[in-house]
Amino acid sequence: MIDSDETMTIRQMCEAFDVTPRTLRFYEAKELLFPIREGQKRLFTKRDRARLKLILRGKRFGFSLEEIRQLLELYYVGDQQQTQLQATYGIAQERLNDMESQRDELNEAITDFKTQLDWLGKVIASNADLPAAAE
Amino acid sequence: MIDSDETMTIRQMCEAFDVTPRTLRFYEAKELLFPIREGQKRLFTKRDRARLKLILRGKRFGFSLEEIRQLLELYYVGDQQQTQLQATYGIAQERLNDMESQRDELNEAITDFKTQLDWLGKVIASNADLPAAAE
DNA sequence: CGTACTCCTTACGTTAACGTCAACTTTTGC
DNA sequence: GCAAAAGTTGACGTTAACGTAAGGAGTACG
Repeated sequence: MIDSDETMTIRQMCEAFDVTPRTLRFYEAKELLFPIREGQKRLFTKRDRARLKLILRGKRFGFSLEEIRQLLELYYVGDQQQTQLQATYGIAQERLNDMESQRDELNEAITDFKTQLDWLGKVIASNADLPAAAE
Repeated sequence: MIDSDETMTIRQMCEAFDVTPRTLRFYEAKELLFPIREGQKRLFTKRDRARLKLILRGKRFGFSLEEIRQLLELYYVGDQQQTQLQATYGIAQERLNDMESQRDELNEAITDFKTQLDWLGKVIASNADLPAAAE
């Protein structure tokens, strides 16, 4: 045990985030996570946990893993070239626009949905009064 | 031509919504759309267009086609049984909760992302001043 | 020492959501 | 009246995101 503190085994990760081992290995293969190795075994760091949280969040928004991978790069900008950073910045702005328009759409959809649900509630309420032979 | 008004051919639909014919036939097979037939050919009604709009919107929120199909049923409640309506109402409320929590998460993510983007902007700005050999 | 976990890699299977291609009919322009 | 265009139905191919099963290695404990 090099540093059993701060790192987690694959099982612990699975329980903490409600995913399968296969999923974590898959994410590593796709370069979304970078667990360190102790011999054969994977040890997931705090950084991996932060990334996984973002991955799972991204998935709920309908992003693909590849898109998420690109987003994650933004969170871990190392010592890149200036031009690279510029490009990254541009991509980031596009993503932000995507997310904001998605939020706006979602709000619209929620409003619609609420209206529909209210109406449905009324239908149920009114039907409940009838002798079951209307129309 | 039974009523060339109000209805659209598959091509017109494709151009209007930027999808392929295959997609529309697929959605029909999955009972998401119900174009009428003039001989062999499909004719898409106003109802189909409304549904397709909702389908495409739903997809951007990460809903599966099957989930979307269930949602669409809510918009076209016919003469169902009272108990059916009750069940539908319950499902609808769950969906609404899903959408609202998804929106909240999205807002949080947007906030995070903006912070990150601001920081990135500063990195770029400060780097621009340096002689390219810092750290 | 054995067997019981937990982990590993390799590799084939699965589902959703279409793409693509072949073979055929129907409609349309000239 | 006939070729091109547009539409149709199979049927197989493809990609993403894992599931699942086989076989092996290291560690733990009774």
